[in-house]
Amino acid sequence: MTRIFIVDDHALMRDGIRAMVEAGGHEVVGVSEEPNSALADIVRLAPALVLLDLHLAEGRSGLELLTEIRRRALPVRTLILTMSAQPRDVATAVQLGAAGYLLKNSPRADLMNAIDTVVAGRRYLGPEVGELAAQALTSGSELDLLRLLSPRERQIIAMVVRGQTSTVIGKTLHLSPRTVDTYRSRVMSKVGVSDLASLVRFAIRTGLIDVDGA
Amino acid sequence: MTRIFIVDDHALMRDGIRAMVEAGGHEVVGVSEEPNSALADIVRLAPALVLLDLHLAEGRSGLELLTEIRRRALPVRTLILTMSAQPRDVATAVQLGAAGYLLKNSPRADLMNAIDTVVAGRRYLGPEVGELAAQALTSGSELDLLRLLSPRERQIIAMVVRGQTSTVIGKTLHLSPRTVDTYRSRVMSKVGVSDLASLVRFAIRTGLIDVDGA
DNA sequence: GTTCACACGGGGGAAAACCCGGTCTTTTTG
DNA sequence: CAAAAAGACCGGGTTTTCCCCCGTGTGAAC
Repeated sequence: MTRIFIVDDHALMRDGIRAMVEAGGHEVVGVSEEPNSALADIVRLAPALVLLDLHLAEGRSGLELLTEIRRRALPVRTLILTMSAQPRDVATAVQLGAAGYLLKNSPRADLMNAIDTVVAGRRYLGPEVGELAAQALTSGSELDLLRLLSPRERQIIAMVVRGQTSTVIGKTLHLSPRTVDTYRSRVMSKVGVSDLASLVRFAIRTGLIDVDGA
Repeated sequence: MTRIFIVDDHALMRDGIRAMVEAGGHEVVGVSEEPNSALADIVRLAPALVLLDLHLAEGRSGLELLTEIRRRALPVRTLILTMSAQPRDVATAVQLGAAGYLLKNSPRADLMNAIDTVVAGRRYLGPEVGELAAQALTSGSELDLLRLLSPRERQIIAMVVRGQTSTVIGKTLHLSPRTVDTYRSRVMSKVGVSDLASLVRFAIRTGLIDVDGA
């Protein structure tokens, strides 16, 4: 009988998960659809386990909640339950202290298994997730490269690969266009590309932006 | 009391939807997680309504099932229930005869509303979906834009978005760099972008190249 | 047979990217 | 503490992109 808190922005999915874990003999002490109120509820209700979707509404990421949980060292285990099959998400979540990672299209038995394993203090990665983690390690060079950039560099390069010119970026950031140029050049040298097109593809691969520019 | 068939590759989501529609007084006559067996079941069970997710496992698309249903003129209504907020998906689904389109993060009441509306023979588009449909109409299909380019334009632009400069492209194609410039400009104007970064993202979205540059 | 549309090839010039260099400050480290 | 490393910021000069213009050939429309 585990006290569980669910964070997911899909009402139907919340119902499905709730039905599953209650049928499995656990107690759902609360649900939330966005990270802000979720954090307060988790502190107040003190669940033993949080089931967390990574991609929440309005660009809010479950990773923020994960970061807060870790920063405050809350005595709660976290199990990521998401559709995302991005190696980058797996890597980031695990590094932020997630105890488990399961895809939403997993069979019912896997979820119960994952809950038991995680609550018992061990780590649980879904069958397909191991492969994703492996990818994150092999192509991990790229994710490390992204982490190797300073926040300022990531911020500016995100604007660059969305198509903004140095002049425009400089204006919104109160910088000389030349400074923006320098950031672009240095980042390209850091990540090992030598043209804008390759930089855009790098940004998409690592999740800095997506193909729609968001 | 409507006979409903559910096609969704997420076990948890199937449970959630099933609980919802049964609580709403309908009957779930069957579920399926992939289009192939689903079609046979739908013919056999003759539901009045199919709830269909577009993005199924293994690259199988709910659009294939939708196509089959339409081709055979099966006496069943279809309601798309998906996470996809892509204008292209909305447009394609509606053109393939979907009677309704609802996002999975819609409130419970909307789902019941959509079911009633669709079964009554009318069309139902979720609140956010209307906006998506409008986008699909105004921006048109990006794939059409790609087809609108001449072979030569596609060839050259594929090299451009891989990061090659006009000089290099001109050398391999025995053209003046200026001519390559002209192709780049003309294509950008045709597809409606005004910078290289956006052109690269367009090329990736339409499949001209992939994120790895291949 | 002329007009119209369009793929194709190119030029000139303004703008941007790109590569070299630098100063100043903060953080890390021996 | 002092040295070193890393980050934020900027300028000059070259290359490339980007946007306006131009003409040719081809094929379909009237």
